[in-house]
Amino acid sequence: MPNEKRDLSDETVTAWARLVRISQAVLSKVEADLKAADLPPLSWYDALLELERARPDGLRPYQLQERMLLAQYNMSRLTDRLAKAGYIEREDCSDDGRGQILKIDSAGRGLLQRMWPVYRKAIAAHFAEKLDTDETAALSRMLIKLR
Amino acid sequence: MPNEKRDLSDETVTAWARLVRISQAVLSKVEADLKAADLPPLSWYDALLELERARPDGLRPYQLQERMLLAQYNMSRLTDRLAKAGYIEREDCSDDGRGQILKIDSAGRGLLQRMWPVYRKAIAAHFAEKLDTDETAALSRMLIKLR
DNA sequence: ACCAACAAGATGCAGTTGCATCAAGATTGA
DNA sequence: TCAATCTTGATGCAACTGCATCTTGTTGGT
Repeated sequence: MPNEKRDLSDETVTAWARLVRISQAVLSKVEADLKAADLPPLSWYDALLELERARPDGLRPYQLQERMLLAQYNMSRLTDRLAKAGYIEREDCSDDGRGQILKIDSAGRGLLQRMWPVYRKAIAAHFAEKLDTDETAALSRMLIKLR
Repeated sequence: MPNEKRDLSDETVTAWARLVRISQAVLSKVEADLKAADLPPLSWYDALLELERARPDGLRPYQLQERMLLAQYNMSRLTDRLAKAGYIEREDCSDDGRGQILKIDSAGRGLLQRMWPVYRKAIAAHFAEKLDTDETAALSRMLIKLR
């Protein structure tokens, strides 16, 4: 059916398809490794890592949501789960009555530490081992252009 | 926290993070364009395209699910929706009593034709325009190594 | 000071996904 | 041939996501 090409070369369409399929496949493998180790999903790690980096000030939910490219309602729910699980604290925001400030707590830092070894091995196995240094740099460069 | 590096360089971790974030961001933009045109999600297109390519024999659900890297239960549900929407036909499989054969019908082909112009423009805008020919080829090459 | 517009965050509801499991049919091996 | 095992596909249930909308609070113009 894609033969009203107009302006996309076959190579371009193939590259697009590969980007979508392969990145999704690699990501699922990594998620599966986390799950196999009885650990929460990557989004928990990402959120906690951002909060760890933002120490000791913490982050507003909307800041976290920008960094993670999540929809607002998804961030609202993710912070719910993280707070319910005891990995973050939510403090009232003094300069904005609507807002809150999210801070990682010590349980959250513990989770990061438990997740990282598994995550690291998964990245190594499903990503890093398949590319040498130059290739990694090249991939990185191409991806940046897409941003 | 990632400072028990062990064997992953910063560049590797950065490249990994970019792969996950950027491919997801680009994909969402494309999905959003489809939705804005009142069209179904990409997975419908992918499934119908595979069935179009498999004409006139059609495909077994498990074959489609391998090509699309979907979980079995997700394929079962996707075919449900596609059939309910009238885009595919499910025939009994003569050589396997459990099985069925999925075939795209003319409404399905019509949907492919309506989706492709929107999809093509979205790929162009969010992907193709950001890379030249060499860069596209380079990205494609790196992705293949990840498979 | 006031009101309109806007931003932050939460939530009800419907649709989707993940997980576990099931039923029915194929395959195998003794 | 016939039971044990495996494969194909469906489904109940819980969790998650998307969408629309709401509440509460801030901001900017007059």
